[in-house]
Amino acid sequence: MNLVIPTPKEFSFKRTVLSHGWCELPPFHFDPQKWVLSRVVAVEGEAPIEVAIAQKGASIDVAISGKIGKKQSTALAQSIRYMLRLDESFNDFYALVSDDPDFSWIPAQGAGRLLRAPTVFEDLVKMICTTNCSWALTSKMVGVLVSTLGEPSKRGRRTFPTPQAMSKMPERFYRDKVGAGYRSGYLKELADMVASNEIDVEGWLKSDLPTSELKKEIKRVKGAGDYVAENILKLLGRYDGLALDSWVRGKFSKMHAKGRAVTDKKIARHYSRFGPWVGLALWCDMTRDWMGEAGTVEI
DNA sequence: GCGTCCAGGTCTACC
DNA sequence: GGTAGACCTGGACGC
Repeated sequence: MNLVIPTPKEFSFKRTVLSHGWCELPPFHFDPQKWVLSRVVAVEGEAPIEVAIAQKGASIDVAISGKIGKKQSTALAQSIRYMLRLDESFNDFYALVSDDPDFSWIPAQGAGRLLRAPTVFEDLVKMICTTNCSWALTSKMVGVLVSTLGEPSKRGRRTFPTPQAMSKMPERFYRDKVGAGYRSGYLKELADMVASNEIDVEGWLKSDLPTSELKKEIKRVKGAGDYVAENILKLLGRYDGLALDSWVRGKFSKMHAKGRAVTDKKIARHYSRFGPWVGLALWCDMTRDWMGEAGTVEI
């Protein structure tokens, strides 16, 4: 069966899927030939469901493995809207950059939506797995988590593990099997805290805290420093952090400083005119060349 | 094949 | 508040 989900006028499926590296990390799978993003999604009261998401005109077409009830299909559609950020308004951001010659391409291409997982927990675990290592190691860590602790769909593909599933495993598992090294204790502690309701990471989505306070809350999680916290904030819809890492610093240096080393303060100054949208403006600038002006893939 | 060096972000201890 | 060293893995490099 299929679901058809209408999208906002300025929405770009391609820019959203390729907004950052998440589409390459399980349980996401991206087929660049067919332009289909697939994954297994946990839906309450059902076995995990495989979905294949593609653009169809002004809508999103979601092919579902098997049949599901109305209640489940409503929940599934909501989950997909969340991942693709279809309910988030970028009008203020687009208005801010539309007259800027270096940034007016963003509204023109419908860029700015950063793909996210169905849960904050999944995004947070993955973000910790990106720290202080290569992308290959991140892929390996996430791949092992999904393949060993994820719940299988009827076809055998797996979800991202729940906090409870991760909490049941000893720290040794993360060290020996996942290859998480010194991050093992962080992953175990995070899973324990979420599974025991000691921390409500999903609640961050509706938090009334100012961003600076919410950032402190996120940094209470061991393994989450400025980089992790500011990236998670972006996925929560708060873009006033830069989330600088070595790749961004290097890319900024090539794009704006002829390859010379630049300070973080200089990077911050470069985008300061974008105020609360500074982090999104930076990320769009850094990833502008991931696709051509006409929306063709160039990576 | 083996050993060494380095990159990557965060934590802890210390000043 | 700022800084140094440790943490762990994989890739690059030299022998």
